[in-house]
Amino acid sequence: MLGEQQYKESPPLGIVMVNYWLMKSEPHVYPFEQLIADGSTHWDGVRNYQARNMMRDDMKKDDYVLFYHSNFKPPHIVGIARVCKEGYPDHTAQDSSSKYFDPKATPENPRWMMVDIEAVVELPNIVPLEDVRNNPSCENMLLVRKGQRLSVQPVEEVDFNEVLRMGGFSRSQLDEV
DNA sequence: GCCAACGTTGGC
DNA sequence: GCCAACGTTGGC
Repeated sequence: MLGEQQYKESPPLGIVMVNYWLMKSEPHVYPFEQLIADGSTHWDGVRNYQARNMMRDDMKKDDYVLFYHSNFKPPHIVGIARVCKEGYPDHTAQDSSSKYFDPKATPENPRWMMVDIEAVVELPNIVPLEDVRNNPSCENMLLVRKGQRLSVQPVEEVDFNEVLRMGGFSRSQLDEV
């Protein structure tokens, strides 16, 4: 099961559980700059069941998100976002004028879900996919696994911190944002 | 623009 | 429940 990074039992008292994710967006559709301008946005249009399940079940408020620009040269991680609203129905599935319309979605069974995310910080330097791929400590990231296409994917904390470091930022700086 | 690697659909 | 055909993702 993807996203298996939570404690199996209750976390120790005083520890706030935060999970880490990576979300892909095509910059010509919705760039990170736009998220900064908007402050927050709903992540509509995901039409993949694995990704939906993670948004519905696993993504929690205050989880951190690596914001990834796909279909761009070079593909890269550009900034950090944070979940600010947990899973709820993606209304675009029931909007016949939307390109994300799904005739099988109904109010009783909305079928597709989304979360809201807010911009946290733009990395001082983008982190190209190739750099992640060439970093041996990142070899377990789903992002660099062959055939992996999920637009929402879980990230281990060590990998999240390493990507921040590669981007000229640090985890301790992030905690102060 | 190509195409590998998936995921989904629908006939049987 | 199988699987061929088709559609999509996304790096290259």
